[in-house]
Amino acid sequence: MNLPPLVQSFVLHFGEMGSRWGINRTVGQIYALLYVTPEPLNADQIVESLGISRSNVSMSLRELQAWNLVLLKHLPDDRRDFFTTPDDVWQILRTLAEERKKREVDPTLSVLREILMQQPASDAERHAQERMAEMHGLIERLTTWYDDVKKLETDRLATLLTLGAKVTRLLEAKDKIVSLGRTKRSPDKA
Amino acid sequence: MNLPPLVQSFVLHFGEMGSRWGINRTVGQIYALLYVTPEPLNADQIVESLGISRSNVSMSLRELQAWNLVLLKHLPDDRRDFFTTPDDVWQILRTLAEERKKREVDPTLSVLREILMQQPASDAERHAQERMAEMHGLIERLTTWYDDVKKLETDRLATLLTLGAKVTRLLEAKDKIVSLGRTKRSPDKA
DNA sequence: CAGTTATTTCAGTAATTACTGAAATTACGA
DNA sequence: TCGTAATTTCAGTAATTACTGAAATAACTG
Repeated sequence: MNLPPLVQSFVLHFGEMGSRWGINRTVGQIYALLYVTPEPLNADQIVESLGISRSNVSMSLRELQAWNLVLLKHLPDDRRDFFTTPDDVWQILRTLAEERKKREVDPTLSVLREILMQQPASDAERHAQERMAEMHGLIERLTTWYDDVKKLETDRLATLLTLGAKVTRLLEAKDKIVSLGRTKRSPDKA
Repeated sequence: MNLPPLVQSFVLHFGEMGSRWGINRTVGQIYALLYVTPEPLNADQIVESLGISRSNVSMSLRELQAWNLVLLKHLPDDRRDFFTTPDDVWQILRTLAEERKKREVDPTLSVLREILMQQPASDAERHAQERMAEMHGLIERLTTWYDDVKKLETDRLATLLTLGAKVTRLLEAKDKIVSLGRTKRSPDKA
């Protein structure tokens, strides 16, 4: 690996994080490299920078494309493929969320639904279904929320985050006041 | 594996999902089994149900305990360990979020901060630092929001989710009205 | 304390996943 | 059309991760 030290630390860290998810080390490293590099890179430049085989780069780029995490660019009079990541980190976050949902949440929801359709044949199955219904309910609530939020553009989403916290605090304050009237002992300050 | 068919589907699915994360198949299966079973189970019951070795169960349970995803129970006059999951799915979600943050987000934040402290030695490094600063900013915003939200109790959190969506819609409506006054061509309905 | 049961550890092996180099395919350009 | 550069595929191998059985340890009981 042949990179400016500061970039190298970042790339190595992403490699580690990658293997902590399903993503493998190389994929993580390539992504990190593309993320911090100003211009798009071609496959051979990646080979060079990370010291891995050409075929590995090819497969890893394909993986990143499957995740929609990478942009394919073409320079004039050059038929090689060049790759970058989107500039907007919020957009990256959205893509990541969307892809993870597609791969992890949606299949789970559909398995749950399928099981919940079936007739329980014992107490054990009846109880299991109840538990799965709870899980299903939770996931549905979360995805409904997510579907609402995901359409927001970058600056709007940022606003919502700050706002979300404020709403929370407001709810707490309201609740405190209400409980003052309800409880026997009045609570201490703060 | 010797389980009611309906439970088995669930357990197998969680096994698959497990290996899609860092979590391995067995850990996922054990968790799923504990989740849908009404009473706590001991290690031998898990061995029996999933058809895996005693030692594998021991190691996997240790892993689940490290994730705080499992509760250790003791029955009177029985010195074996029994395991369950918490009843409240929202609590489970919170634990999961907390642990993933601890393992994935916090280390990344600290790597980023460390790199951002350093003096860039080239244009490449300078640009890389800018990109890392963007990522750092995003993560900080998200964790601030998360820190606010995570303290909420179950019902409060549920409320916030529904509310969050409403706030979003409100923002959109406001924006539409404002833009009506600003733009040259008035936008179509809906 | 010796005996019994429960649990953990760990070296060895099995299974899976990652990576490579060589060959095949694709996409041009002359 | 042939030749060349870019990319992909894939069989084989390396590296990693998961799992087992046997042995060790821990925790109790009489």
